[in-house]
Amino acid sequence: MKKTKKICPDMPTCSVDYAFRRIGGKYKGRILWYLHEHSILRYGELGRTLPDVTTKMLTQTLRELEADKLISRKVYHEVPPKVEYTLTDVGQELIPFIEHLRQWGEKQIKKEMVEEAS
Amino acid sequence: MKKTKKICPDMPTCSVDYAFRRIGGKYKGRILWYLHEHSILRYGELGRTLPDVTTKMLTQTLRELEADKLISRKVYHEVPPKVEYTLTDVGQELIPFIEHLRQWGEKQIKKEMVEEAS
DNA sequence: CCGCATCCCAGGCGATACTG
DNA sequence: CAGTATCGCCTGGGATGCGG
Repeated sequence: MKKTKKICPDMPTCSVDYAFRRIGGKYKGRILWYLHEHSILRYGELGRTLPDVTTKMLTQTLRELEADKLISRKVYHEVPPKVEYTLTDVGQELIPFIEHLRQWGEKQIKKEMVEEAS
Repeated sequence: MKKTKKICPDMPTCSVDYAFRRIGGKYKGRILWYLHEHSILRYGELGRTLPDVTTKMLTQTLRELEADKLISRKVYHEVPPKVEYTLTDVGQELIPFIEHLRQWGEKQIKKEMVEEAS
């Protein structure tokens, strides 16, 4: 199976692989989706929207999305501090995909509930 | 942040979360995509198509996709054995979105190459 | 309010060997 | 050919506490 192991594991093997690395993980999809729904969200608002996230994971995930230029981060140097997150144009391009995925998920959830009531 | 911890971690928090759990992981997206491109693929063909997968991960991932009813598995009881994998109807529904994602990925890769030639 | 630092754990993932 | 079985790493992710 493993033929020559001349593989650089940091290089995506194809464009599907590339894309999934950018939106994979536990929170990235939801963050992009919530940012689309609300246009602008502050750090704390995002944290409250994701009921299971810790500050570490929230910060880490936001930094990764920012490095991949899917979201942008605007800092207000005031007291108390304030940081706003928005989708970039590139991030916007992913929304149709996530929207359809969300609809698919809703359909499957409903289908499962019917089956459980067997 | 963590308010009451009355969270069942196995319950998806929303439909986006639900969907990402089913297509997340390192190989699921690519497997679905390759199955769409080739209609039918045998176990060994899938392994050769994913240059970095081990038999353990391939089998495990295929079983998860089968349990979620995104792919179906057909066993031929012959010698040598033969197993064919295909997309189910539900799995087919995900293809437009993976296709969209793949195109987006291709565009980004090209964009990055231009930037590197700065 | 928005984080960063630290410690820690589970499980996703990998390598290798073996089987019907 | 199409998997199982073991073992073990390693990193994604969680809990807690501090800092500007």
